[in-house]
Amino acid sequence: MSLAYPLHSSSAQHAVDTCADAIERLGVKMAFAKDEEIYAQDEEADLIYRVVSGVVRTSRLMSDGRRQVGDFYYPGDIFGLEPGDEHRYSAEALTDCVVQVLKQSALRTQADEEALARVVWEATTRELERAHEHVMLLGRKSAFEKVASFLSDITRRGKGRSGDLPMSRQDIADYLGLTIETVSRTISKLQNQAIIEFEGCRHFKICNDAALARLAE
Amino acid sequence: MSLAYPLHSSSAQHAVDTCADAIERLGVKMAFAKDEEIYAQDEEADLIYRVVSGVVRTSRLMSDGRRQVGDFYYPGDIFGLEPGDEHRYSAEALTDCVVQVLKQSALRTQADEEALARVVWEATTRELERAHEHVMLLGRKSAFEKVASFLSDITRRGKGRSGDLPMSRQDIADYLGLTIETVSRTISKLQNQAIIEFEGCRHFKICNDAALARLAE
DNA sequence: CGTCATCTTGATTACGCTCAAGCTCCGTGG
DNA sequence: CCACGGAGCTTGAGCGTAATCAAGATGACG
Repeated sequence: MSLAYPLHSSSAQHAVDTCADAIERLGVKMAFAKDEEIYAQDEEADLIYRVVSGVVRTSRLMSDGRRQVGDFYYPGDIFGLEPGDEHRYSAEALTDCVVQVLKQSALRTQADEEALARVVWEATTRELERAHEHVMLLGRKSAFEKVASFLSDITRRGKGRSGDLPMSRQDIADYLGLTIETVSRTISKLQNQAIIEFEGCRHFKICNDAALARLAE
Repeated sequence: MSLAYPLHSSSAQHAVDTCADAIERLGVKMAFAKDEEIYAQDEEADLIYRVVSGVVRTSRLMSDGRRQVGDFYYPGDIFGLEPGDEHRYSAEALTDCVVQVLKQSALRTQADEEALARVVWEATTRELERAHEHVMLLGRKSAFEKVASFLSDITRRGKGRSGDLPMSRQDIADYLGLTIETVSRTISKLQNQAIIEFEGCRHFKICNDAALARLAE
């Protein structure tokens, strides 16, 4: 059962990104409930998405059920850009969220196309940059360093709500190439060392910024 | 001591890619000796490169010396495209090789710029696709699966010279997020199971294609 | 033919996984 | 308002895969 539905474009909405762009002007707003699928692995990929509010997760399943989380997307982030014409990762709403969707073929004017092209290029570029970081993290970092990098990174991304973890331990584990137990234990160790402090399992603050940065490299 | 030197553009050269493009027409050919650096990590990134002959490796070092290999590039492949204005990975000649180099700012005509833009877009797209595969491999595959995936992939890429490994065990290890010993042991196991067969440590053939594909998923 | 780098193999260690049990937090309903 | 229940998180014990340390084997090159 899908809760997704289009919202009227003129609905009151605080600006989440600094400058208006093609997606802002032309995209259709859709709401998704927590855990709802936004698009599926192997689904045709001709739409472009931007997070308006909430958080989105992309992930990929192997045939035996092993899962790799690709990335997490925060308000203002573009996602759904994928090379081929089929999605290699699926996207799900991590929290209730509103996403603005734009069909590339729906563009009318030359100016719109150019504006979109620029946005798409920047987003792709950013995606590649993050994928490269992810490769480094997965290939050559220890569990300790992975978790430290993750917490450090997530603090930077979730501006305003810094210190909030909208994702479960399982999501974190599948992003870092670890198990939930290892993630949990590692977080506990980081607390014992007074580098971070959790209040409940979904919110933390950084106590020793330098130490965390050193671990994250 | 650098052995790199520009070659005359009209030098006899067998076509390695099917269609002429902006880099083909406008790029400057450079030769690099085995193990020579093509560009460094943190170097300014405004050039575009294409392999003409030989094989190129990109890699990234952590401050303590751990290395992650980004990818291997074969004749026809474009590399050196990186999001920011600084390279996050360095590039080295894995074998003696010839590379065609193009400075983006050197373009004269509108047509050239458009042609290059298309080439750059396709290359970036491909890069992202491969990075996503790499993330999956590093995050969720066992050593056995990693090595099988690698051999399977390298067979597909090195057309013509299928079965040749131009890279060392250390390069493979750093690409797969393993150690040389594990790579070596895993290759031995694959041989014991009659899935592959090596003649010398740099050349192999696949005996059981289906089994290899199954492991690689 | 000798030397050195690279690769393979072996023995041991350790990091992270698995399996298993409690605990915490929250929503739900009495 | 508190008791119950269940999902998600934490912690523990033991295990397994891959890393580390250490010899040898192979192969390339002078």
